[in-house]
Amino acid sequence: MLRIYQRLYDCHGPQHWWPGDGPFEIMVGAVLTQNTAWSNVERAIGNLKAAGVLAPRALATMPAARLARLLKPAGYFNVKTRRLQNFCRWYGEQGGYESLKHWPTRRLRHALLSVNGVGHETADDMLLYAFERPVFVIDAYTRRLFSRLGLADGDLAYDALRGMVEAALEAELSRGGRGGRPPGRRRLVSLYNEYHALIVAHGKDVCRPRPRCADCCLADLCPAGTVDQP
DNA sequence: ACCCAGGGTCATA
DNA sequence: TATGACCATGGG
Repeated sequence: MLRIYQRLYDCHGPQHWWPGDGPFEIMVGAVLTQNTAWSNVERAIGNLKAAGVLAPRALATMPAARLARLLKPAGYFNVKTRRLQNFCRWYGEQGGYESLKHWPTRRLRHALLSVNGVGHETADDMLLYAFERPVFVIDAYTRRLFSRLGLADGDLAYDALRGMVEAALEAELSRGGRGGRPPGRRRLVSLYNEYHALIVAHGKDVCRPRPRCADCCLADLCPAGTVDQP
């Protein structure tokens, strides 16, 4: 797993995720980017900023019709209006970031998942990128990549796949580190952060749904027959 | 014209 | 548990 990471890093370079000004903006982005290109999300966030409503209270209480207009460029604007307001109401009820940041990761994930509109990936985006918890985010790109490399069954349940990847990376870091010592939290957070960003960059670049990985920088690691030949 | 994007929910069997 | 329909804009 670490070998794959190194290859992706050498191939695509540092990615500097997550674009967003502070934890709350990151969480808003996590909801808006559901099945949506990030460039479209940036426009919607720009609209929210320009309107001066990029804050939990303002988003939670503003008229849905107005919010929907601002979210239009992000697509699914009616669905996302409902989801974002659900989330912001919950966020305010729990006392905001200053309160939530003290919660243990398991409890925080469970609570996030209880919000209608926040699923596994969105919750884990928030946990990793906003709360800096050591959580490996699984998305469609990740499934596709590890599946094509023959490292994981592509249709494993979300938490099963996440647990597998986390366990593998922790084990490899322990073996690599002096004295077989387990990796620290900050080390894991920065690795998971950059790894997920690299997988997305790689997915956008060459590792598309239709396999045409002829000049993919991981092509030599794929089992024969899983990628198109040049 | 077609494919795809940093998913999730709900109804149905 | 496991499918399928649905949501909607914008870039290549």
